[in-house]
Amino acid sequence: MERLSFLLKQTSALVERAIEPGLARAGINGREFGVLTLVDAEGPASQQWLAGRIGVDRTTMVALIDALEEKRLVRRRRDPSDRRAYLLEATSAGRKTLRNARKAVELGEQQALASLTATESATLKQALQRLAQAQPPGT
Amino acid sequence: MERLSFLLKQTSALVERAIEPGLARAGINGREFGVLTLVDAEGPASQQWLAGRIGVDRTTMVALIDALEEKRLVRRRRDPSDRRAYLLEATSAGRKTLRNARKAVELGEQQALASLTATESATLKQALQRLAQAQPPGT
DNA sequence: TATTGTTATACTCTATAACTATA
DNA sequence: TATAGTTATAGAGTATAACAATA
Repeated sequence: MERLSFLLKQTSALVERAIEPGLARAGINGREFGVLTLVDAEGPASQQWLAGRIGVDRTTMVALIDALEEKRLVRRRRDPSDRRAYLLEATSAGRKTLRNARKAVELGEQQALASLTATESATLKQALQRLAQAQPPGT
Repeated sequence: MERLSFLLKQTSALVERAIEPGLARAGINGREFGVLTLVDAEGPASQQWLAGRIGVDRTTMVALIDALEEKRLVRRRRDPSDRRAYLLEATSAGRKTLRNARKAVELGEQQALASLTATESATLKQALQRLAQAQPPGT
């Protein structure tokens, strides 16, 4: 029996490799896909809140948002109620990119899991979701 | 439904965090545990072969083996049949460390999976193993 | 000529400390 | 005084290029 920790790391890398080319065609990378998804689903939000959600420092979030803003996928608006903070939101181009990226990711994930039966694949997802729910978000 | 790629990355990090303290008590880190496991199970082996197995460059392997050798956990012997290469092998201290580390890892993994039922946990491992077997090693 | 291990070096990713503007 | 965002900088981890010893 191979170590669970190895298998998880390996599988995570496997799925990421399967997804990357599709995301690249959509014009973003995995990290940006994560941020864009979060901004679209739970925004408008501050950089610090986003940083907390994905578990990176707020200083790391700066360059990440810089890149997304330069591609016109997110917009920085000042929060009127606290002019130190931004309210980040997805642009319409950002939402369009997100739709394309999501399709690419779904396809990549399917390919990566191709050697599993439908039942195995579903059970895998269920177990991972159970574990994620048992953890506080952003960890 | 959260994205599978996110869940995998998150869970991998979760398990790694659960394991790290135990490994640290044994005197090694996750990467070293991987190399030591491989040397013990499939050695004696060359640095380049090991590098290929865990998917890093041979230049990266140098410092990794340096650290393990400095702790007297592995030994570099010249390969008599090819004096450019080493035959790396675990020392008895290395095997002892490995036994301790393995216990710590098993405990950490159990803790990380504590919120799953025994069935879920077993199915998770099975699915991950199926995926790993479908992939060439060292990827 | 090719290959193993090695070093120097550069690149990426990340966080810590210190700054600014606001609160 | 404290906080959001920013910058400079330093540390980890990694790979590429070039070298010595050996094949």
